[in-house]
Amino acid sequence: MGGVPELAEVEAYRRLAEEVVGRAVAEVVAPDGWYLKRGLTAPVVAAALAGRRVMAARRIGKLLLVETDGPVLGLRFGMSGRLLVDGRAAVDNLLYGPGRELEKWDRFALRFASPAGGDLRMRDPRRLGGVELDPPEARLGPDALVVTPAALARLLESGAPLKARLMDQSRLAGVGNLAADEVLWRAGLDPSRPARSLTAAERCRLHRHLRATMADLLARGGSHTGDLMPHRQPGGTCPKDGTPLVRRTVGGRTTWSCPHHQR
DNA sequence: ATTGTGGCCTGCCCGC
DNA sequence: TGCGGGCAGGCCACAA
Repeated sequence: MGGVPELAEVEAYRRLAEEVVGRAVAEVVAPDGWYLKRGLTAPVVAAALAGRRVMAARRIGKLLLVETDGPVLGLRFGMSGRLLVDGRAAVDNLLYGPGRELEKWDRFALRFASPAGGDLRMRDPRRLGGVELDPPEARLGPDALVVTPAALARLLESGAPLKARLMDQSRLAGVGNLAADEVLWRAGLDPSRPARSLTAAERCRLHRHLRATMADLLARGGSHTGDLMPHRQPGGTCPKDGTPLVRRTVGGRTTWSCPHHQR
């Protein structure tokens, strides 16, 4: 496991976080003020969570929600953030992360009271993730694992590139750059197609491949386990038909696709 | 309102 | 061997 923190990785983090359900917060460690978002400060988050008990661990897209009997703690992992519980990680290493482990990369932690003890830590070398209290969940679209055909059809009512639309977290939550390329490659759709140019049959095909791909990446253990991934590099060829892959920028992101079968 | 762009952040890799 | 530039991508502020 270990691509970038997309839906598959964050779901693994969520399962790990479930191990702290029932524990009470003894101490909040927030050494990096920059990591606290939306005006949150170390004293505020410490006061809000001290003594609170963890009730559940939920996930919407790439956002991990740690519910307490007080506020909800929202954790975002950027592209290099990982979760550690009692010193153990759900993900060994991330694709674009360092190969080392340094405690100086711990940006935020909850330490739990005895008898359970232990801690929950966010380790993020590049500091692109962040922590917030009571994150506005309504700003996220439906989770990509469970999105309905009707909801997908609605978010495709746009002239924006198909890929940009799939990656817009406010409309569909959980699809990152690697998963987007994999989904569109499997579905045989050109990432730069205007979203609303899809026919009904293509929308149906996209929906099927979207949910299946997200479930597949989750089962395989990460956003980097797609069939396209090993070929997503200079000189790479399409594993379906052998056509040289094309690299370009779509929706502001590096995009690899097959010019032959993705139409 | 919608869509596109740039910058944040840091570690790694390549070429000199 | 060291150094600098380019690159990776989730997310947000900002511009058009």
